[in-house]
Amino acid sequence: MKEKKSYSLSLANKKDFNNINEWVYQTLRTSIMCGEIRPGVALTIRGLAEKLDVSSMPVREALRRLASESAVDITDSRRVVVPLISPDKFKELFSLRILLETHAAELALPYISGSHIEELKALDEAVDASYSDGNIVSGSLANQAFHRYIYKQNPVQVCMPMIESLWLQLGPFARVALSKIEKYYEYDRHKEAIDAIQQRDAFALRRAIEADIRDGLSVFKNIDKIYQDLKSS
Amino acid sequence: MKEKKSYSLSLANKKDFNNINEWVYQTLRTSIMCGEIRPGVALTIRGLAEKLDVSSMPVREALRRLASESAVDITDSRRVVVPLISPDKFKELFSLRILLETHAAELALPYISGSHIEELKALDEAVDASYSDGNIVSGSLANQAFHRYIYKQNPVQVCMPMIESLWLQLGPFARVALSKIEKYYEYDRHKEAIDAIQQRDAFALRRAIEADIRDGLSVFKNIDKIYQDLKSS
DNA sequence: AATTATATTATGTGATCACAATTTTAGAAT
DNA sequence: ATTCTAAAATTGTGATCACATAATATAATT
Repeated sequence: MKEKKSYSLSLANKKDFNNINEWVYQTLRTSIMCGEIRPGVALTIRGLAEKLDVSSMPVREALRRLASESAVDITDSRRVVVPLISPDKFKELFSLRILLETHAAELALPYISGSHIEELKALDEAVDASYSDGNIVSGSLANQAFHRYIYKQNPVQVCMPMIESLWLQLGPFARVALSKIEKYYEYDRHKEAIDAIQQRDAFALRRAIEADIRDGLSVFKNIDKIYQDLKSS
Repeated sequence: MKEKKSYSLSLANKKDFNNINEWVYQTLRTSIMCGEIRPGVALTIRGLAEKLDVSSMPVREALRRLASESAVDITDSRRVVVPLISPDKFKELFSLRILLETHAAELALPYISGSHIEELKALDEAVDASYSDGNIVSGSLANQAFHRYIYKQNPVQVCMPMIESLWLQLGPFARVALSKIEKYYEYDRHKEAIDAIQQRDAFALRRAIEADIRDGLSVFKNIDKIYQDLKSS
């Protein structure tokens, strides 16, 4: 058996899920989202199965599910790989984030009440706390939790899976790119979003969400150079 | 063995695909899209496997993939069902179609050249031919082919899987709903879209696509009543 | 006759296995 | 040293099986 680089794969206890395949899926998903699995390296079913101490079956199902969310690529030779996306695609993913998330926020607004706003403030504080700790990964996850909490209030859920897919596609590249950037500041427009919600101002909410996403993109200024470096490595 | 209602499942030869699971997926997908599988009836792995003359494995993978595209629901008791979507959700799916497809069309425009326009005209004629034959299913598929051909010209492909997912979610309900409508006229704005493309007018193209989708929605006027009928049956 | 309790059948899930295709390694030839 | 070739190891795929759970049918009770 060959020695392999070990990326920690842990989430919650396997027993907490009624299906093992669901647990495997969630574990791999967060692992990809957080950039623990580097773009380009091939994932093998047996390898993951052994690492997670399950049979190959749940791994296969999880990988196919991730493939249909564009989180992994299945090449012609049937190898599974976390793709390294091009700068063009990266920017397009951000365009779609703006398109879908402003839409989702506006539709969710009528369903957000006082108690939800308290929760949003708490979630926003969690974001700030993570970033001031310098923890990029948990900050990013907390940021997603903030956004998700808004959109989820809409009882008609069609956007959310698509938005999740966008986040998932952006995750790996964003993570490796951020590690190349020596220093950056993480702004967010969560306060403005909360204000807009409290004043029930749909347009202001859209603006806040859009600005928040744009700020997120602006961190990746020299993205083309980063991409070239990553591709050659 | 109990007698079961038989819906024809056929697409292309199983051998034409390098993977059986891919063939199973495509077969089930078109079957759902065309409304051959009625919303609400439970799909069993073994049942489909027997009907398609494959083992349960490729069926399982196909069903999970369809579930992650929201084409089927997996209930708490792990039954797989084509969902009957609510009128609100139906309308929201159309909103998202407009949002994503106008965006996709605009981004694709710079990549559409003369030869593509000839192909588009041919595809449009195929749509008209199907509808004048009164063949709703092939007309709908031809219509999708027309739209897909436009969006696909963009080398950066991120929208297309999402749009396909929207079409897939709309398919079953649209099909059963159409069968309840005694007579309707199928307008389309494909000529206007082609004109806009030839004049390289992005805004006009957006308008044509949006109008085309809205026309499609307008067919379902009494959608709430149809939904009530379907739910009780 | 309706309802509850029990037994039986179906069904989804995860594991294991054989086989073909791919990848990797090792060796040979230039 | 480099390139090409053959052998070995690895890997994805599809099939089959055991087991637990859910759905259905049957029997019993009121």
